[in-house]
Amino acid sequence: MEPQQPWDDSVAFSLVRLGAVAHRRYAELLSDLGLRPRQVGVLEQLRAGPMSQLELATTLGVTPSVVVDMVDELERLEAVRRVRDTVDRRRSNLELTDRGRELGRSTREVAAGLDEELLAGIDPDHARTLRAVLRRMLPPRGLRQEA
Amino acid sequence: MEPQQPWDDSVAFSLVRLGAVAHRRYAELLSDLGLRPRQVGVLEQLRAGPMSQLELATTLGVTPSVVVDMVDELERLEAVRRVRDTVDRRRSNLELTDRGRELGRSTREVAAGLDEELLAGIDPDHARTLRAVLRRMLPPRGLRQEA
DNA sequence: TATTGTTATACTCTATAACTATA
DNA sequence: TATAGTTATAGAGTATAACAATA
Repeated sequence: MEPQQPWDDSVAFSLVRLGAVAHRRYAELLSDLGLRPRQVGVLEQLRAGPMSQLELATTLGVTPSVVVDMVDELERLEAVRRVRDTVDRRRSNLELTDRGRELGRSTREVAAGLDEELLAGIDPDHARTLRAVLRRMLPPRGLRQEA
Repeated sequence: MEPQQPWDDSVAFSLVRLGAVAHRRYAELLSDLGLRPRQVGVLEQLRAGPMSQLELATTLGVTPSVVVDMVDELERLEAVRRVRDTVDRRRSNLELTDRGRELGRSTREVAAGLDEELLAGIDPDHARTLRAVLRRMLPPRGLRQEA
């Protein structure tokens, strides 16, 4: 009959709750830009260069129909262009527009500001450790963790 | 034109993604017990003693109708009992059953196991720092962060 | 036949509003 | 009138399945 830990001692619980807090706050801050959190992933992935919708779906770990919606919205914002592949005309190659790159920069500023909010009152040395450990724990993008 | 950070350098991003990973995995592990992640919060809160549904809603930061659903499910599992308050007959005081306490113990074992999974390959010293920092960053339960 | 993107549909989670029974 | 709990409904977010165009 060992004394049971209080539930905030669990890293898993803390991550779930903090993740939700960060997501909610991030969504709030992004809404000024007309963006949703999930669309930031698209802007980030396209920074390296054009990509088909299916490649994007795999990389982001979402289903293709979700990509359709995300890209529809980003096209409405003129942040992304669908360019029909001339060789394989089934493919849409997604390109970042200048506006898209600008929005991307803004999202990174928003994220940096949110980091400051979240880390206010945290010892800088501990914050550095946190960054490193979190990155270490993150599974590489695109490897869907299926059941 | 400062070099922009890669997006995994953001603590906010990392927390959002890791939170989602932890939530998905936790849900998976809990399904063996017939539980969903959100119900663990109920079991945890009731450990200290009975509570009305409205108090629970405030503490968990969810809307009262959500509590109704959660408690319905937990009652079906015979983990929780609704006991009509004899003084104010509008109130349902929620009590943990023996089965509920047992399920609670199981969820804490599951969480501990998940912690091991998540922290595999992390230096124990860093893991300790992580625990402390995450707890520090967590807003106290029940104080809804409204817009 | 297989693949890319799309549409239609459904399921989960959560919120709001209207309702009931008590106070 | 106000409050505790409930029900009905709606809105995100994501998934699956069927479909059209192209390979």
